[in-house]
Amino acid sequence: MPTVSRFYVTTPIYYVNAEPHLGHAYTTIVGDALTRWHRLLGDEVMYLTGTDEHGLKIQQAAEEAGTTPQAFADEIAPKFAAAWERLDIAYDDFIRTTEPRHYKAVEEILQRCYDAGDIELDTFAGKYCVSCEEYYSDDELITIDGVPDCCPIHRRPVEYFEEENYFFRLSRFEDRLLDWYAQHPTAMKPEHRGNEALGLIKGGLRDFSISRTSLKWGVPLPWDPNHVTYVWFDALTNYLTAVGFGDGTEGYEKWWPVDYHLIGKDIVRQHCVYWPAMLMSAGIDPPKGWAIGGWLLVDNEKMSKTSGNVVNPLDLIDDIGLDGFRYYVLADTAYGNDGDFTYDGLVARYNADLANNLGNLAARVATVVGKKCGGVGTAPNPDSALAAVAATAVEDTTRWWDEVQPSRALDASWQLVRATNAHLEANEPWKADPGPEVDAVMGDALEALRIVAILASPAIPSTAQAVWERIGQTGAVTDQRVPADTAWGGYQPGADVIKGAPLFPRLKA
RNA sequence: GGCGGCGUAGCUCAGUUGGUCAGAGCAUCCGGCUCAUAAUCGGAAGGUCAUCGGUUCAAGUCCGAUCGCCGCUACCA
Repeated sequence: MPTVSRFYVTTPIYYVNAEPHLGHAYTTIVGDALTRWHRLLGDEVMYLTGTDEHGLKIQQAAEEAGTTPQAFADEIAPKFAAAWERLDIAYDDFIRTTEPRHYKAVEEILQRCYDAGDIELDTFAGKYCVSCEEYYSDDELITIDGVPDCCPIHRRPVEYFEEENYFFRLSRFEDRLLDWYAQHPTAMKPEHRGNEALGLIKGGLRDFSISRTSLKWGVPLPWDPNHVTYVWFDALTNYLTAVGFGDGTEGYEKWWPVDYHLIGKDIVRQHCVYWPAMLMSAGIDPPKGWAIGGWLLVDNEKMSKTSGNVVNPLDLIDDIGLDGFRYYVLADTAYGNDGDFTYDGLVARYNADLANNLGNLAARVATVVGKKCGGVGTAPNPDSALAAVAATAVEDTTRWWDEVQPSRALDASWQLVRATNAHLEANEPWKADPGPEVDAVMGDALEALRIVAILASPAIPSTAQAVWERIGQTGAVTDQRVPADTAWGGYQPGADVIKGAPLFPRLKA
């Protein structure tokens, strides 16, 4: 048993051809909450996000903008970092694929795979649109006025090209991948997403090309600088770069293998098939896990520029508050399935769980403590009926975070909120005269709020801290540990309990 | 076409290896309470568990068919 357990989580790195939107925010918030939870568990945490800045599209976008690819990327990348600051994302590193450290790591893994004999020169043949500077597969091409094989964008015939490319021999890894997954059946979560990935492998694997001579904006192959690698060996490798791979030491082994790659369902093939095969070739352990999410739809449609429904998460914060937004995204979507983002849903969830249940509970407790306990926090009853509810809440919350199911984890935590409201109704302390019985009931409520503050802090960090302070606890809620500090009876009485303004003002529908 | 998945109360969904599994939250209705952000608490109503047919002493839970919906089908980050 290691004395310190480590927990390393990544988001995909986001392509800088677009500004941050709700989809990026969704994955990043899930990762943030998950890693905050593990910090509560006492784990040493590494949470990585960043930007993917190479490739043809960036090269082209820069040309259109009359600038260099680097300058173009330099413009966009900070917008992601700034968005994550606004969303209170506690990332530990922000990697950009244009950084020198990343070039070293990409060169290192390429060289290892090349030395292993899994990268070979071959001929790539395909139909190529000169205007797009891209290859198309047959089913992407369209027929126009009887002329077959036309580019769907430029509506003109494509040309047949052959190009010398280096290929990664993915086809050699089918059995090894299946064996590995057979030995690690819970690596991909949720399970049904994992099954889909296994289906991809069983369907047969083809080699894929990893370099282009036409492309300039990327990392040159160490043994053949006329070729530039793209996408796979570039983007995926960031997960190694950030923990020190390629820096000449073996320091990356402190963090590797990564605990979870958080990914969207659209990039399962790359992350769950290509990536572990590349790592195997390079003599590196595959990831311990993948947490595969669905898409966050907007009004039940996929967000896209053309449908004009792109949601900027930062716009919502002004309306609903940072924690309200974070909570909605986490609580209202089953991770792994598509979620549906609607303003009505946001308001409904916010009012029900945050304003009515938690926020109102904090307010009523503060008021009664003010009237019946002199405004000073009292000790809970060690044998309170709420103690068992709290223990169950802690246990279930822990289990669901372990399954990377934030919505269920929060629901489990909220069981304690609901039970505490009911506990007050059952005892009606506002009707009783001040005394030991009222003190105990209010102590129970304060203690429940204390535990809830800890359990909810991964989702609503700033409000959790506010609750913590209002009920008279000192220090930071983030310094608490689960389960030691979520055991019943940890509330420190004797401090002033403050009502304050509503934590979550109720919203009009 | 191929492979895979889904279809459980108005809504969002839970339901391990078949035997209190017919549930939760929200919404609705009724009642209580008034400490609280017109919040809260209790109760009720509501589902032939897509359809049909099998296996079984027993099936949302297994098998087959049908209808409907969806994902993947590969060098795009």
